[in-house]
Amino acid sequence: MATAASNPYSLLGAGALGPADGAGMQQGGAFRGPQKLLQGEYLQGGLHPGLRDGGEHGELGGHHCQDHSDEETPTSDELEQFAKQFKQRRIKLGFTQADVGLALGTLYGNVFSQTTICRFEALQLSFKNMCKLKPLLNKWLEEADSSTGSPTSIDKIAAQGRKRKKRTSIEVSVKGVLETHFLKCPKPAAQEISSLADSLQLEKEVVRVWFCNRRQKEKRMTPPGEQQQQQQQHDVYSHGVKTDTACHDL
DNA sequence: ATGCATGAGCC
DNA sequence: GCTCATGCATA
Repeated sequence: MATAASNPYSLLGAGALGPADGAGMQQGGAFRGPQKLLQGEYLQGGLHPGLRDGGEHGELGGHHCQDHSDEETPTSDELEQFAKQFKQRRIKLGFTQADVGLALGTLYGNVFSQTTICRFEALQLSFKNMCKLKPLLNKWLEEADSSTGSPTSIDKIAAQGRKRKKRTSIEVSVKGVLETHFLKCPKPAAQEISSLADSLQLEKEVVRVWFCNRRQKEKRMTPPGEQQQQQQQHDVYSHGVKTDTACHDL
């Protein structure tokens, strides 16, 4: 599928939003078909939300409370449903992803970038992250469609002056090599990263970050491998007990 | 829409 | 140094 055709929008750095431009044009094309997602699980730090849990639970602190007033841990399906709806409503109302992110800031104090909104809609965040953002976006949605024509004030956030490293573009061939290594060993040791970086003519830091991002990608609700129809096996790699996959190859 | 990057916590 | 949430910059 075409990942992205040609995006004619020229964004500014700090996410400056135009008056009403490109309301619905930024989702021009790239779209993943309706796929069934069957979230595996991940235990990070010991907590993990019950995915397909229609029941009531969700306390992960130590207290026990039976009354669930309003919030419950949504299931993967619910999140998928919501994300879909959200996107439709948003477009219908004529807002860009950037608009929403900014609105969240003016409404609740949490500003988000176009990127985050986009990833939410595409389910490209971790399950936990999705759960956290859902309430906020839900509130915005209510606000947005209830207020028929409120002249929402648009704020301009001050740009930050941070020296950010220029994004290094890794060649496709090199990416292929990295990908291969990742499949063999998703978590290479520091030394291994060094030698790998050396042979690929890349900075060690770049390689290290690449692996970090690659791992993170693996944990999203919508994994890279676009099909996951009826896979029942959980856990992609190191999991449960100390199944340390020692990968030494030097 | 997505790739590479930053930074806060945790160990 | 890793994970995790998040975003600038770019394709």
